[in-house]
Amino acid sequence: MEPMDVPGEGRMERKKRETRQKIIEVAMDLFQRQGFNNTTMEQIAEVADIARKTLYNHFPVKEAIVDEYVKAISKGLAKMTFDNLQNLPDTSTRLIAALDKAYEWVEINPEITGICLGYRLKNMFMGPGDCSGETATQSIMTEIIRQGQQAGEIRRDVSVKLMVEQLNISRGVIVLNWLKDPSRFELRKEMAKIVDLFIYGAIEREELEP
Amino acid sequence: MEPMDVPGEGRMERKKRETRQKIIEVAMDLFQRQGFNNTTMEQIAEVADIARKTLYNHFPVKEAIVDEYVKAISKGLAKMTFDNLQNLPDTSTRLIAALDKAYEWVEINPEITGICLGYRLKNMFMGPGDCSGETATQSIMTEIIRQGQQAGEIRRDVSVKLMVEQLNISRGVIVLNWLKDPSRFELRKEMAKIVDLFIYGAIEREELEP
DNA sequence: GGATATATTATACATTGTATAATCTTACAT
DNA sequence: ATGTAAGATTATACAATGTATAATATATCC
Repeated sequence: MEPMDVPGEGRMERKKRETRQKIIEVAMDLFQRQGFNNTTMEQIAEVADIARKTLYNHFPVKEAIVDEYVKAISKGLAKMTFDNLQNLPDTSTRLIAALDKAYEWVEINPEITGICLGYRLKNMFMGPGDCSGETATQSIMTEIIRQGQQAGEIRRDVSVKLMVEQLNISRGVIVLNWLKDPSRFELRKEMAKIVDLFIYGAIEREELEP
Repeated sequence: MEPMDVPGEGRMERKKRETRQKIIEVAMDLFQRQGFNNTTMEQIAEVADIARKTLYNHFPVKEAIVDEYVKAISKGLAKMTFDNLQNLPDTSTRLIAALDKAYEWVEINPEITGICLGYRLKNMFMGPGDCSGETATQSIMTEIIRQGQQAGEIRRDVSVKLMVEQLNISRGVIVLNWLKDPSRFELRKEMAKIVDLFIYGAIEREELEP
């Protein structure tokens, strides 16, 4: 999260990026200490020592701060995860492994996760058509599915994009259900169920080898 | 939508229900004429001739009005739909038929649909744990899946509740994607794809009869 | 009729998010 | 270097949301 140097960057762009970073630092600290709902944009602006309007220039709503923070975290995790996946035998296993990694973090940061997921879902619908903002986890899933297709394991008559979108929303719902009542079920087990349902479908399969 | 009589109901309960109905009528009319975003709670209260606070007592947020309206519509449609399903041969066909019926209405009322879906999704997550508010379409889907299980067509190792939840969210996403750019694809075709993906999964099936 | 519960109301308030125009800083070309 | 254009920050004002509190009206029940 440090404001490290970026080569082709003027003073202006750098300063803007620095205040952006500062906002995120300050805000996340306040969120952790007093909770998300008890922290106002006013307060964030004050602690970050900028005008409220400047804060709104960077982040149109409070949730957007959390979103950007989580994106960075997620990006870091993804890099670590991806290499380990190649050893695994099939698509199902790879998907579960990829998601498990992400959920270690989720389990530790439930509130942030909830805020972030809610915001992303809302944006997926109401937001503008910028589907550009792909999550790191999403691009990993895309890669896994594509590999599965090439290996002849995953069907080709449905686009990768659609499948990833569906799987992504499915896992979102599961996480949010878990957040509402963590004691009710184990996140990983539920996740494995979802992946299985996604891959094999709802149809009853006849056992080929009894 | 008329305030028809309900047998065991006192004057007080009736009056409350009547103002509730009036709010919905007035609000929906305003929404249709000037758009959802251009209509304020203030204005709704004024036209309905009640205090703003009373309005908030009935509906905590503007979206809730739309939600209740749509619930009523949906209930009406569901009743008409259900009987026709029994003639259809399998789960897949039944699901597609049930959803197609609902989407006739969706295609005519895109704005309302968008508001309503966004609200429901937000509530599914952030809202309180009252999963009681089951949609009419959801209960139809529940019934279809259950029948499928009994016929040995649908797997039994995953709960009906989970499957309906997943399918429901899937169709929600599809509709919202369609709303963002109706010209991009046909809603029904996309819906059939989703149902197929839900039933048969993402796995590549070997053709048994070539 | 009077006590009690509930719906409605008036009022005030903190917060959100937007709009406008002024001010300051950087970038760039002459 | 200097003036100008672009863009970032700011002060200020505003409409609207959603909540809290206490007062008032209305219905219900004994």
